[in-house]
Amino acid sequence: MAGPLDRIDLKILRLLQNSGRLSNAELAETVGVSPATCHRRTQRLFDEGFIGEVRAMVAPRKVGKGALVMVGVVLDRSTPESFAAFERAIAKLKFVLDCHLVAGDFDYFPKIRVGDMEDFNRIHGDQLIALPGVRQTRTFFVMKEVVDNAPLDF
Amino acid sequence: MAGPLDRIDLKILRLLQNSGRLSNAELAETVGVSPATCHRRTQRLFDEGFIGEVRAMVAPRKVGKGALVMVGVVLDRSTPESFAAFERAIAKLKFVLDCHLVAGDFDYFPKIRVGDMEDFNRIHGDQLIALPGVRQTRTFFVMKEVVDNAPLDF
DNA sequence: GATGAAATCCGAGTCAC
DNA sequence: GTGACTCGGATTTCATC
Repeated sequence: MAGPLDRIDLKILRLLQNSGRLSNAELAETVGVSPATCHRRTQRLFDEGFIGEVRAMVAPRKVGKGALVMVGVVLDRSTPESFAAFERAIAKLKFVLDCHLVAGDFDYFPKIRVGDMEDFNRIHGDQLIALPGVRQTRTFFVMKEVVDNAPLDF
Repeated sequence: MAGPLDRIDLKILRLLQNSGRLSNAELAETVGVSPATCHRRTQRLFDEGFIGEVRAMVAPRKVGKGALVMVGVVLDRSTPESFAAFERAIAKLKFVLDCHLVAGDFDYFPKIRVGDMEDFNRIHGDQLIALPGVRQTRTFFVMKEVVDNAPLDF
C-alpha cells in the first residue's frame, strides 16, 4: 500500500499544495484520470501522511498580526533535560509560528507573530525570557517580509 | 462591503485555517448558520483577501526535503539598490521558504529546505554566496524541528 | 491490483422571499 | 438572513483489464 509516488500522485500533491480547495472533479481532469481513480489516489495521499493538513492562509495583517520577529535564544545549559523543558514550554505559546533547535551560536530560533512592537516587548519580557533555562535572547525585528512561507518545491 | 469581521466570520476563518477542505455544508453546521449564508460569508473572506490561498501541507521528509537550514546573511552595502538586488535574486530560488529583512546583526534570514546537508553545501557554495552583494553568511543547521509552521493564532 | 463507467446521494450555488 | 430548487460533484459499487 505504501508504495512510491508516481507522476500522477506528484501532480495531485502539487495541485493541492497550490489550490487546496480544488474539487475532485477538477483534480481528475487536470491530471488526466477518472474521478474515481483520482479520489482513491488523493485519499491515499492523506491516509499515508503525504499531506498533513490543508490550511487556508489567513492574511496576518488582516487579523491584527502584522508584526513578525525572529529571536535567537541561548540556554543556560546544554543538557537533554534543559532542551526538553524549553521545548515543552515554547510549544505551548500560540504566537510562536516556528521554533527549531539549531547548530551554531544560538540554541533555538523562534519566529513569532504579534500585533506590533509593543506587543512583542510585553511578550518578550513576560514570556520569552521567562522560559525555562533561557540565558540570553537576541531579537531580530522583521522590517520587510520578502518571502513568507513559500510552498515546498519538490 | 469591507466591514469588520464578526464572531461567525472569525469562526469560519479558524475552521478553514485548520481544515481547508471542509465543505460549505460542514462549515455552515459548525458555525451555526444556513449553508447559503455561510457560502456568502466564505466567499467574502476570499474576495476581500482575508484568505490568500488554501494549501495542502506536504510532509517534507516524504518528498525528499528533510533538511532545514537557516542562514544569516550580511550584505556588503546597506543601500536600497543593494537590498533590492538581493531580494529580487533570492525570491527566485525555489528552495527558499522564508526570507526577511531584519534589524540586528544580520540583514536577511533565509530559511531553506533541501534533501540533506550535502545538498545544502552544494547550494551554499553555488547559489547563496553568489547572490548579489553578499559579504558573509552564517549557517544554522536545524537539528530538530520543534514547532514548524504553526497556524496563526488570532 | 489498479482502472473507469455507472449509479446514488449529497452539497454547491442561485433564486425569491 | 433563510428556505427551496436545480445542477453537478463526491463517493461507492462493480465489471474489466
